[in-house]
Amino acid sequence: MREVTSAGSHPGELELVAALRRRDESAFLALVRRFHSSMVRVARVFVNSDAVADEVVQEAWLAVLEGIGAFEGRASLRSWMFSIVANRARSRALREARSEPFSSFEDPEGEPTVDPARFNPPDHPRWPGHWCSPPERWADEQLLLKETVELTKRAIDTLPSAQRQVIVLRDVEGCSSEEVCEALGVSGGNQRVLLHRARAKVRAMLEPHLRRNA
DNA sequence: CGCCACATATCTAACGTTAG
DNA sequence: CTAACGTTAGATATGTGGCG
Repeated sequence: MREVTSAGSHPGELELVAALRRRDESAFLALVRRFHSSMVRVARVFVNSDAVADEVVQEAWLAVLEGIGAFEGRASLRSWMFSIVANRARSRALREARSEPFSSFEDPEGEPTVDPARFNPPDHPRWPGHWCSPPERWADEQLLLKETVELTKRAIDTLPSAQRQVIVLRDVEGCSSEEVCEALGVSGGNQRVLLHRARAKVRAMLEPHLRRNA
């Protein structure tokens, strides 16, 4: 952990924290609306079902309300909230692993909560894997994109968990490296290595598909 | 069971590139 | 130039399967 010079730099963050501290319901609801789905995806990195991820995030929101008084602003509010989610999801995952060791290694329906075509491709210049506006393209190109993204998702699922966590947080959630280090408790260097390995493996797994459709 | 060889994962320490 | 980032190489740790 290091000094965060830009703590509270997001415009209005101090006001937001103050509002949360005086239990301003509308401020809290706005916060939930803005971050809930993102936090579920972060939680989903650790636990193996959407339902559990949802529970974890519900708990995390309560923890945010309880802990907001103790929030020191060392990191951004977003980072702080994400680390709460990550910590809770991690301990929940450990608990789940103890009680049902082999449970949902694969999820039967496998239907993503969000259409994967809504993400940018991994080589997007600014926000690889992040949200994109629905592209208006020809149908076959759209289909190819959809297949590619689906393949990417499956490739990510096969990665070792540390690599999977890093690549999801960085490339899907668009978290900064600092946020990822904090959430996962890894060093910056290691985080970069994990990210690089994860990307390399995904690339390798995708290569035949991309070559076929080149 | 212990021991060994092998594969894979993880980590640190470099180096190269690039934006500010 | 410097700081941040991606990449690579090499060392170490951990997991796995065969063998006596």
